[in-house]
Amino acid sequence: MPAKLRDVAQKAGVSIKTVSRVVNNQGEISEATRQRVLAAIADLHYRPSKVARALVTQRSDTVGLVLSDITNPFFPEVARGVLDVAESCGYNVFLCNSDGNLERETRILESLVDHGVDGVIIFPTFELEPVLRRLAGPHLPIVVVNRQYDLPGVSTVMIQTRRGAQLAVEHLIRQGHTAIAMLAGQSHEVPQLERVQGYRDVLAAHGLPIREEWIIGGVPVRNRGRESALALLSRYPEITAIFAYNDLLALGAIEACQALGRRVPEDCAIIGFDDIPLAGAVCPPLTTVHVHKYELGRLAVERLLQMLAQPDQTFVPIWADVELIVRASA
Amino acid sequence: MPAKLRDVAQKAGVSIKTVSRVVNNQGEISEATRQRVLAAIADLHYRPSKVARALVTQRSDTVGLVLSDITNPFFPEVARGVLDVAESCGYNVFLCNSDGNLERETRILESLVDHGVDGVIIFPTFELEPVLRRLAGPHLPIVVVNRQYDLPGVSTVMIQTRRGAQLAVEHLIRQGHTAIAMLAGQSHEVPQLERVQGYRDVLAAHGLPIREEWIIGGVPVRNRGRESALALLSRYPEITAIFAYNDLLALGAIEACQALGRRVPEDCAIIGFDDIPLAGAVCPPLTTVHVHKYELGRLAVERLLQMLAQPDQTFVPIWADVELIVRASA
DNA sequence: CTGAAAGCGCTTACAG
DNA sequence: CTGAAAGCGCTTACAG
Repeated sequence: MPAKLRDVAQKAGVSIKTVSRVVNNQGEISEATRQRVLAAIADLHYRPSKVARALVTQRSDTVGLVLSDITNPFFPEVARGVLDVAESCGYNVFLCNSDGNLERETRILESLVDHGVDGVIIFPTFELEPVLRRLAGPHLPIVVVNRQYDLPGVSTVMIQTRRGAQLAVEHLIRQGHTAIAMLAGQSHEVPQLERVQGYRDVLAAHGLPIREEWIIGGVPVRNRGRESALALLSRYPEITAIFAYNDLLALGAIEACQALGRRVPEDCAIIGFDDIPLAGAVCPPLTTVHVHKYELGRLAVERLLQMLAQPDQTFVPIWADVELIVRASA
Repeated sequence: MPAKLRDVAQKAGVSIKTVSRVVNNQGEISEATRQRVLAAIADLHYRPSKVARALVTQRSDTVGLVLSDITNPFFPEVARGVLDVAESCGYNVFLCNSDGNLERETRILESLVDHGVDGVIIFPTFELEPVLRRLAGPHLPIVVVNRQYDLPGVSTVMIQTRRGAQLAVEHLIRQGHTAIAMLAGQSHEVPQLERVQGYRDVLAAHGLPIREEWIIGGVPVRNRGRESALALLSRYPEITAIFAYNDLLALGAIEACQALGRRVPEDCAIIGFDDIPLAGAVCPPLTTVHVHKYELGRLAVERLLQMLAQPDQTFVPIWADVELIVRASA
């Protein structure tokens, strides 16, 4: 049975309030009684209960991290970033997988507030405005990644997606490519649209025609990338480069080239997005747009912590950096 | 300001105890007042505070998951397994990275009990006996993965490591190899020793000599695998197969072969352990011992939940299955 | 079938 | 510099 404040107080011969004061080192306390209390705490291995404290202070020193799937190679590093700084600031974090399912996102968010988290970081996959409007606020700051909501209590961290897409396509053009297709991914959410827009921007800027048949959507998984690239390359053999929505699609495209006997990058250059751990390990190693994932996680918690410290302030979006990594595939 | 029990009681015109009863549906309640209470709950969007409840019941509906590093490709799937079943049973989980550091493991465990978790699952990297002896017990069940402690309140889930090693080496021998080296990994903890032991077992069983110079240790990372394999293969060109402690080392060994102009598997077969996502994606795709990671996570929480349900019972270790996946490298 | 009281382990004003 | 009282939002015996 763990020791409580009362046990410590009794042992030290003081009131519980005095013990509380030395634990939270607040208020003036005579050095003598302080030492006495400290000794009692050590003797009893006393550790204050965060749940009792949370009930009165309304601060639990916990935050929630909601992402679609920790198994998606994009997320472990992000999670590491948030966990590291959260821990160093005395917070513990609940990890939750939403599977990009609005109903689950909502349920998770509610369970998180039931548990009294101080704030949450979420990578949303859907339109969260109603939920955020209901849940977020001065009592529950929420930082949303890659989507902007102008709502009280919500702040955002954005990835420079469009710029990443531009870097990728510019690289291709610099290599002399003019027939560049895009594996565009699936949803019509901002991050997806931004990549396609970056692609269009750059083609237009270089006076290259935009061929809608060369922009092909689909679930961003490897097999789908393979199929899409196969279809594209068979139908339009003049294509010499492919920019993919993410690395998984790009990997599929490499397989498609191999199946068609097209060398990468000589016959068809391929470029991905995200720079997941796999990207550098396949052959040919993938040229891709690197997202600083650890940094992204770090930025997100830091922002959350700021919101916690200054509940009434509003914050401008943070933009997380992006970088082209040239390896062998393009 | 969220609604409390008292608000609901007031609105429904009953005592808080009655509301509590319908919330936890315990005790007999007349259907009429039940409906009235339910209506008030819905009106007010009432959600019971888990922290208040935790203070009295000593159950927080949270558990801790402590692993060395979520960024290690072995862990995301494990985490997914525990998160999925935990969530389906109404638990939220704290994720913590220990970095295989005893001091951090201890600190994390303590912070977890401060937060009032109902139990924890830990992948230890060190000798945890003193800590477990102090912390674990009927009040705090702990399931330990891959290490056995015969302590009250601790239960274990083991991976069939030795069997996995045996499967790997037997496969090699079946392919006609007799000169088989081992990249043995680093620590001298059980999981490492078991792999080496499996390797020795099989060689001995087939009357093959065990050459200690062919068993070479080192941090289980890719670069180190490359270096070790390079050294091994240069010094002992008669080696025709390498069994690696884990996939990362195996990947490094493949690189070494490429550097030496040895074809894999023709000139040197290579086999790994774990079957991380990378394993199937490199070339040549890695033959390896698959650990059912999601399943492992699932088994661990299920065991924890059992311990929670039956605090005084003792449980025998669970053995998580392992399977040889033959791809191209061996 | 329903309620009043006590208490979970702390902190927050308020006194002295 | 130190303490007694009230209360955070619930549940647990105990009555009726």
